[in-house]
Amino acid sequence: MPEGHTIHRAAIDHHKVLAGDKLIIQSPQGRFAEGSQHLSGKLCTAVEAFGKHLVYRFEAGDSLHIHLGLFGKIRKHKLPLKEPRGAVRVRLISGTHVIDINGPSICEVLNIEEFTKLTARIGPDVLRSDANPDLAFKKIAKSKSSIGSLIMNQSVMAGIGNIYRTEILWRQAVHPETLGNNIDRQTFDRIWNDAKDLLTLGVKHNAIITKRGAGRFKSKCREDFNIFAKETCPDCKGEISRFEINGRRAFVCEHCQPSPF
DNA sequence: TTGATTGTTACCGG
DNA sequence: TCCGGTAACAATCA
Repeated sequence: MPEGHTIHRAAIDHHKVLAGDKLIIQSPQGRFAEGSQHLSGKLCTAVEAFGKHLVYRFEAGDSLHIHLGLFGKIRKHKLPLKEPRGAVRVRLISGTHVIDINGPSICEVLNIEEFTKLTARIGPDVLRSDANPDLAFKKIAKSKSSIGSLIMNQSVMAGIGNIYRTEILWRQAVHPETLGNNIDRQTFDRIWNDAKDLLTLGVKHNAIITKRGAGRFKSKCREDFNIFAKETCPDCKGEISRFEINGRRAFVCEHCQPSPF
């Protein structure tokens, strides 16, 4: 089941039930969880996301830092406790709820200095109200690498993954191999705003929804894409080209997203 | 058993 | 410094 980064964001809402409570922390298969025991029983003061990084903040400045990577999953249920499913690395238990975190690529305790360092290396997050898109545009405008590479570079702007990259650039008729220094402010703004809209929708439905008009229909929010992993373009019916950007698969409609070269 | 995957980082070379 | 390529790691499913 495709989940991607969106679940991190959905997780923020789900996890709000934990903030303001003292959490019991267990690690059923805890090879990642060294140190998390020392947070057990402490007050969780806030749950926040920075791009795809999820942070539970605790009293006294420490926090639990989670990144789900490609394979991680989060499940929430109400008490009573159920058997862990699969590779549950960390289990967070509040007075009312249980959250299981399966297979994260990062699961570590950060002190306040490390937390500051983490947030400093993450670019502006399209879903955060405190994000400053100017910072992203400045980096893009002086970069010689491609826009396809740049918008998925989490230190340039945070939140976009491989599916959203393909889909947003198609929606905005931008060829992924266009160089950053050839992207004007207006084009950047369209990309930023589309990312914001799509990720907001994704969080709402806990699914990656990128087709125009989708998501307005409450019941029908199965994931479906325009050109990602597709053979033909839904607009011009032309063939979709496949290639790679930074080792990740990429898709483009050469007709609707004219080549910059 | 093998391969593929919605992510990231470290390291190396140009 | 910047940028691309490669390997490594994570878990699950077909």
